[in-house]
Amino acid sequence: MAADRGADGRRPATIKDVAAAAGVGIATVSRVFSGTGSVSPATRERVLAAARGLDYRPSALGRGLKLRSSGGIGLIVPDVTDPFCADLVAGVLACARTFGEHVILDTAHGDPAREAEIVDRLVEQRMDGVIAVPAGERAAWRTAAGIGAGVVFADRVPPGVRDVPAVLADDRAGVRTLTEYLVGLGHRRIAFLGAAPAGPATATAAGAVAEVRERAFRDTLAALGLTADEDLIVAGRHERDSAYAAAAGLLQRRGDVTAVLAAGHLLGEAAVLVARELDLRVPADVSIAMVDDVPWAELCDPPLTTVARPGHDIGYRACEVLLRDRARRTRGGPVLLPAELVVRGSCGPPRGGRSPGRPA
Amino acid sequence: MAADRGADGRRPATIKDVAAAAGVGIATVSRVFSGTGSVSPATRERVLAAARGLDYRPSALGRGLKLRSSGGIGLIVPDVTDPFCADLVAGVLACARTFGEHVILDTAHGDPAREAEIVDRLVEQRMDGVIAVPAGERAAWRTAAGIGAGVVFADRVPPGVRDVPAVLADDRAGVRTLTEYLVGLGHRRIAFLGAAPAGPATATAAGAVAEVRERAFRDTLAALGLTADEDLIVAGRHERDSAYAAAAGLLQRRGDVTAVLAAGHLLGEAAVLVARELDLRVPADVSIAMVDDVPWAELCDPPLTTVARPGHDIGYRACEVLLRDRARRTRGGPVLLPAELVVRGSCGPPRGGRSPGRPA
DNA sequence: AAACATCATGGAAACGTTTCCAGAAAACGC
DNA sequence: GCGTTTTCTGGAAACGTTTCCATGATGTTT
Repeated sequence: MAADRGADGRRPATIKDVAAAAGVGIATVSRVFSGTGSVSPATRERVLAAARGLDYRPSALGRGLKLRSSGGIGLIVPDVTDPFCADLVAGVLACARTFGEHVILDTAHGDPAREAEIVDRLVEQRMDGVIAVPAGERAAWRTAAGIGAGVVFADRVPPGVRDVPAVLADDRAGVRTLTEYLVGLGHRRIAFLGAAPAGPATATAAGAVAEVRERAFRDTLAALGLTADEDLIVAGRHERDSAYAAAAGLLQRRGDVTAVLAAGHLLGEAAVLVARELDLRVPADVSIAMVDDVPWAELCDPPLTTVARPGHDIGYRACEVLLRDRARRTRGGPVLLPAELVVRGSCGPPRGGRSPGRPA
Repeated sequence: MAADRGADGRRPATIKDVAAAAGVGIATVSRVFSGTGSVSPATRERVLAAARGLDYRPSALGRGLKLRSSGGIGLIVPDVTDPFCADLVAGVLACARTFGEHVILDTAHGDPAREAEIVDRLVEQRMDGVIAVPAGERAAWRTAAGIGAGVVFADRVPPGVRDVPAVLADDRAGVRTLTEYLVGLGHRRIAFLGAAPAGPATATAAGAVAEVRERAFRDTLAALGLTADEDLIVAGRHERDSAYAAAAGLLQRRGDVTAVLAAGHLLGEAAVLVARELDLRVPADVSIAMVDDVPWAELCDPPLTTVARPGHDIGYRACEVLLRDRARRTRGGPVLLPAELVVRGSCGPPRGGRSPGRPA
């Protein structure tokens, strides 16, 4: 039959070709490859040999159609280029591999519309599940979650969504730790360089994260009996130019701040750059600490004190939750992973006496 | 028919359900969704309405089976966590999106066996094509390239493979530029911190890249009438510990080097760290330049002079070559993308007179 | 040796599409 | 108005699997 199949033939060999070549039924070939049912060793060997000869690869499409699932998971992140996201992706990949599932990756760049498109596509692909670092609002995910496959959020959750499992870093604790650390060093005029929501919609997942961090900062100060100076709490969009502008504005306006807590690596980067620009020595003139332990934190001079959010673990766990704990998925609240303080050289005791407005 | 289909019904609606609901044949529904053939506006509207009511999403598996392709591409990189790879991935994603194809991503971590496994999986998935930053040797890709879908290499090529299209950075020119730049500043004792192949097999793609860079260094010196000091050409594996050891060995042994050319960002990182450790001022005591313009290069103090390899563009072009130029794919040699010199503050004129062996 | 469980096997019916083919209806030129 | 094209439509046959079911061949128990 079909002489144009297999090996270097035009079209790839199918299970039928293998069956014919081995002189068995297609059901038997299927059993050999899917491992189910029982086949005599002799037959199995014959089938395997035939398959080898024809260079047969079972088609995931055929199988997927029958099984009604593609055996893969979808992963949506804002941006692969961000070191935290990259870590997270690596974590998902590592876990997916242990389950033998493949991963379709796409980036939404914080755009809810784009995110919705991607979800649509994933649904069409009949993925076994979706892991997302969500951009969009609640509504978009309502519908998506309804569709067959499961959804797990990683790193953040659209505000108002409660019935979808999630794996998050303990941001609140992270910022608290950092704040306590700075206060412990003696700082009193600590600036908080936060992230403003990108668009007009304040109901984004990213916005919620920013809010949590800012609130954690305020709460921690309050708990320590200090009152936050509103003028020292500024927000730049999580974007290079905007972050830089915010940091520059802050440090020029208030020469008396002794420490800056940056709520994200782009903001931290801005702080470092601005400090260098203004000839402020770190940590002699200002201490700088930031959320996100990106690689450059260690290469900075001085190396930056940070709070490390476990991107890899978040990705890994999210994938586990999706694939392993399908059953008990909805139980309990989100999984919280600890954020760890990494002390390096960028923070020291405050040097009293920088007069307000000293740098021009 | 099938009351348990569609909307919030158990199983997702199929084309048949839509056809029934709209009172048309399934062929008509198919035509409406695939855009082929012609349907009267009235019928189209009726079908669309029915589909909306049932929340119908065409199954990519069914279509894929029929069309014998999944409409997606596979992407294999060594490690998403590497900034260059991340850029490359972003480039592929950006291009794939314009073609409406999705991307299955996996990481081989430089392990040819793992790479082969991934390729197998991608073949099973009947991907439209594969883009790879290859780890493995020629043999593994021989077979893979034979299988239906096309393969395009990005960033590097397994030695000995000539008949597979590729998109590469012009490494030779990059290293030449950097070398000429250093020589132009007056340096004569320039160390080359290169990458040694990871395993015993020297026939890996990564090994070939390392070789090209080292040769480019030598050739450039020769072209400028200088002779390379073999003692100053060292190699660390592209891995943190090994790179650090190599850099430390070099700078301790030869206090007379005035410039270090690092052939990759991990090697550059090592150079920076070692220089700091040995209290060498950059660029006053040593100039440092490196291949790969990673984000931290700008945040270093002083910011590092680098050669930027266009990761994003490489990914984008590779994807274009795969999807657009299917026809004329094999024509001509690999596509070479220019690498650009980014001058920052880490290189200056040599300071004559550092006595050999000065730092302990 | 009869009755029975077990194993190995093949046929055939899904699974959800696309597409060829042919027929019906509508538009057209005279 | 009648052939003739053109547009629209539905039936049915793939596409490559898995799996239910039936069947014949073993092996096991009395």
